Amino acid sequence: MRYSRIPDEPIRRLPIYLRGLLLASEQGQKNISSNNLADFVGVYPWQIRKDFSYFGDFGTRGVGYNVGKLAKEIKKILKLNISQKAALVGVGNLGMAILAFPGFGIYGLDIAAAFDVNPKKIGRKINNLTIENFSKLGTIKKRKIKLAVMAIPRKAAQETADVLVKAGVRGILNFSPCYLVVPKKVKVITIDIAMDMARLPYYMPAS
Amino acid sequence: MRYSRIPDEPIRRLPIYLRGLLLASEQGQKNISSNNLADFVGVYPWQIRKDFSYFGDFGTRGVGYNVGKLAKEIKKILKLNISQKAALVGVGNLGMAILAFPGFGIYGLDIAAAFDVNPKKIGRKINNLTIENFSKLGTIKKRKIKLAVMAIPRKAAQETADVLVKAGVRGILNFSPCYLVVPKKVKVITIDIAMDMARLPYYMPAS
DNA sequence: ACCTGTGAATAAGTTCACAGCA
DNA sequence: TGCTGTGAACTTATTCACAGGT
Repeated sequence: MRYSRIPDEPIRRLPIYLRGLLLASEQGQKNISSNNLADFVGVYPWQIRKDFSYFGDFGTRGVGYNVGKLAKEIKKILKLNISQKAALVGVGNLGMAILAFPGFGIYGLDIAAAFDVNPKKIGRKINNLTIENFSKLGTIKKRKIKLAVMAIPRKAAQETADVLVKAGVRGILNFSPCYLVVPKKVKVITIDIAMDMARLPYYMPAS
Repeated sequence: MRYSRIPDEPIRRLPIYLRGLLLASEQGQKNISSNNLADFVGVYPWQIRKDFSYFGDFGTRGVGYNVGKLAKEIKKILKLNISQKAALVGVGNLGMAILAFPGFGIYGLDIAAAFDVNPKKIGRKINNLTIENFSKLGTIKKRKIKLAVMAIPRKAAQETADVLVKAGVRGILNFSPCYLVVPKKVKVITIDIAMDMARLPYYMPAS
C-alpha cells in the first residue's frame, strides 16, 4: 500500500467502476482505458486513475486496463471476492422487491435469509427462501451472516437495528427514513428514497 | 443571500434536517437547538449551524430554532413548499413498493401517474392510480409533471430517460444500475441498491 | 503516439473558536 | 448563561500537468 490512509470517496466510487467494467465486459471488451471507462460511469478519467492509484498499479502505460483483472482487483479491495451473505428483515412491498432483484449477484452478494414478524408471511417460500420468524434472528450468527438489509417501518427501525447488532451483524443497509445509533464497529448505509427524491426540485428552474 | 455560491453538500443535507424536524415535531417539540437536532439526524451541531448560515438566519441566539418555522424555510429552499408531482415509470416489484410507500407526503411529493409497457398491467388500479400505457408518457407535459421515478430494467434505462427528457421531465430518480446521459438542465439521482450494499463489506473487519 | 500514475496546485468541505445577541 | 452565526484554520477531495513506461 502506497498511501498511509485511503480516503473515503475513492472507496465510494469503486463499486461504480466495477459496474462499468461489468458493462464493458458484457459488450465483449477485454481492455479499457480510463477515458473509455469514464464514458461508462460518468466520472472523469483523471479521477478514475487517481482513485486506482491509492490501491496499486492496475494498468499498463500506453495500453489501459485489463477488464477482468481490474474487476477482480476491485472486488478484492471491497472484500467481494468471497460471497457475502445477507439477511433481509421485513418482507413487505420493498422487501419483496429486494428478494426479486437480480442485481446482487454481480457483486457476490447473496440474500441468504429473510425474516418478518407477520405470522401470515412466516413460512412462505419466495425464490427458494423460506421467510422465518423474526424471533429466530439470533440464528444468523451460526450461519455466518454478517450483513443485513432492513426494509421495515421507521418506528421499528432502531430496535430492530439493536437486535441485529446483538446478532453479530456488522453492516446494515437501512431503508427506513431515520438515523440509526449503532456501535462504531457497525457500518450503516441508509437509503431514504423519499429524501433523495426531495432533492430533485431544488435543481429544477422555477416552473 | 449572503454567499455567492451555495455548496452542494449543505443542499444534500437539508432533507435530512427536514426529516429530523418532522420527527421532533411528532414528539411535540416546538423549539430545537442545533445540539438537539444533531441527536435526531447524526450530524454535528456546528455543521448544522454552518449549513443554515448559507441560507439565512433561521434561529434565535440563546434559544434555538422554531421547529415549524425552520421546516417551512427548508421546504422553501428545496422548492418543496408547493406540491411536486412525479410520474412513476415501471410498475414491477420495486415500482409497486414505491406506489405503496407512504413517505413521500411529508416532502410534498406526489406520485401522480404510473406507466408500464406490460399490457397485463395497463389499466390496473393501485391506490387510486390507474397504470397507463408507456406510449402515453407524452401527456405528462400537459399535466405539469416534471419529476419521474424510473424503476425499470437496466437495458431499457437510457432510452426511457431519453423519452422522459423529451416529455419535459427535469428531475429523474433512477433505480437502474447505470449512468444516464441527459442534458445538463436535467438532474438525475441514481439509487443503485446493490452498489450501496456492495460498499458494506469493505468496512467490516476480516471474518 | 498513447495511456497510466502521481506530485503539486487548486477547490471544496469540515471543524474550531469565539463574537454577538436573547 | 445559552445558543446562534461565521470568519479563520484545517482537512479532504478534485483537477492539472507531465514524467515515465509500452
